[in-house]
Amino acid sequence: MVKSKNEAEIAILTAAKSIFSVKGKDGATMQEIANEAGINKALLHYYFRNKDLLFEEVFLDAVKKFHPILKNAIEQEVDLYQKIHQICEAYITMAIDNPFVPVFVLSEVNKQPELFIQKMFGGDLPDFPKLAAQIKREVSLGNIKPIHPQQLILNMMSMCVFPFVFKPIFIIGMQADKELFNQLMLERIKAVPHFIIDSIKI
Amino acid sequence: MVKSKNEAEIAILTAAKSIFSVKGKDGATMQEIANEAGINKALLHYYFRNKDLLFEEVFLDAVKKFHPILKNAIEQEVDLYQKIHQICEAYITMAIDNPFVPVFVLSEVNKQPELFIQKMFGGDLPDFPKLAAQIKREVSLGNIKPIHPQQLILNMMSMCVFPFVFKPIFIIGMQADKELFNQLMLERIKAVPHFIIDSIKI
DNA sequence: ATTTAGTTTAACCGTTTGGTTAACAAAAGT
DNA sequence: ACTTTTGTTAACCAAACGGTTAAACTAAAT
Repeated sequence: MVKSKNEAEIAILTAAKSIFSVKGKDGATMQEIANEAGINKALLHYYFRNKDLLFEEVFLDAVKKFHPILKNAIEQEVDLYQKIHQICEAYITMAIDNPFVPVFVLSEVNKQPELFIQKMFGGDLPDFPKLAAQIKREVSLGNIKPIHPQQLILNMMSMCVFPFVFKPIFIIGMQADKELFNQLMLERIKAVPHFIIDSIKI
Repeated sequence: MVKSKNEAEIAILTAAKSIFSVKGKDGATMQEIANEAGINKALLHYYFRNKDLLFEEVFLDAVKKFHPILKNAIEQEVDLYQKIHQICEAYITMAIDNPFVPVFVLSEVNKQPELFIQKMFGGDLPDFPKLAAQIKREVSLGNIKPIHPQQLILNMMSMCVFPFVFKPIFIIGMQADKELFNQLMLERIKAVPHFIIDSIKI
């Protein structure tokens, strides 16, 4: 069964993405990925020299896509309310389109934080301190209620990302199904910013 | 070097907890745990027959402690605002005292959701639907702003738990340190309920 | 037609890993 | 005193795993 150019490589990346995302880097095996991709295990090593490189490829492929979007949303020079809308939309939309990324990132980042963040952002993290400064300014101008900027940022990030790692528990605990979950996530693109702004507006 | 009764067992559990929590079930090795515990690898299998059982023991030990507290906080028959305070306090306090549990649970639950939740709650999940009903009632009575109960619950859970899995990214991204992080978490016991109530109160 | 370069596979290899065995030491029970 | 139970270890084993090799197949280039 000869595949046309690149077909095997794509099959590998797809399989690896799907398996790494549920089993993690350590839980997945090369054999398993090869099976899922419908190719021989040696071909994995032909295209991607070893497990680490395959993992990095899959991971960076997933992460680098939305990194500029998030960075842009966080650093843009706009009104705070508008910025909250943009950040939430960026994060939630990203997570809807790549639901495995959050659980992926949060599982691995807790194993080797510095190394992982280095690979993920390459010293180019979104400028959270700048966002914190903007919030602080709005508070001192009396435009929003007093709140610690870092708490507000944590709240926002939490509400955007957490549901996607919490999904299995939520579905079982709420006796919901995937369709309802997806619908709720779509609603959250608007609902989360409104919830935040309702809380901080004077 | 003979240890007094139970000493080895405790050393094993402590070591396993610490290693499982950062490396996950698959990333950790029995040898590693034995070394950390300062005992022979065979002794692991003497006390805990195999890796799965050791993991389960460690995990249940961590989880079962606070399960009744959470369940109680969620199902208690009190005023909604009071209940929000209780739930947030229960979750955040638990996470402060056992910071490894959230990352632990969320990493593993996404691998085998049903099985894991079964082991975790044993068919005795907190009654989230009941909480949802209470929220719905308050909305229809006009006591709080209109909001989908499930969204409110997601928001609350997110803000309580997420910071603990997000910690490494937050510390690096915010140029913070562990002390600041811990202080922020203590503040959140009160800050999160206030943030929520500010958002939903009329 | 033959070479050449790229692709794919089966079989193999060395290590690591989870787990076992058998022997030994200490305590407890008689 | 001695037997049994419990705790502990070093050495070992089989399986799984990541990775390699060498050969076969394909298709385009010469």
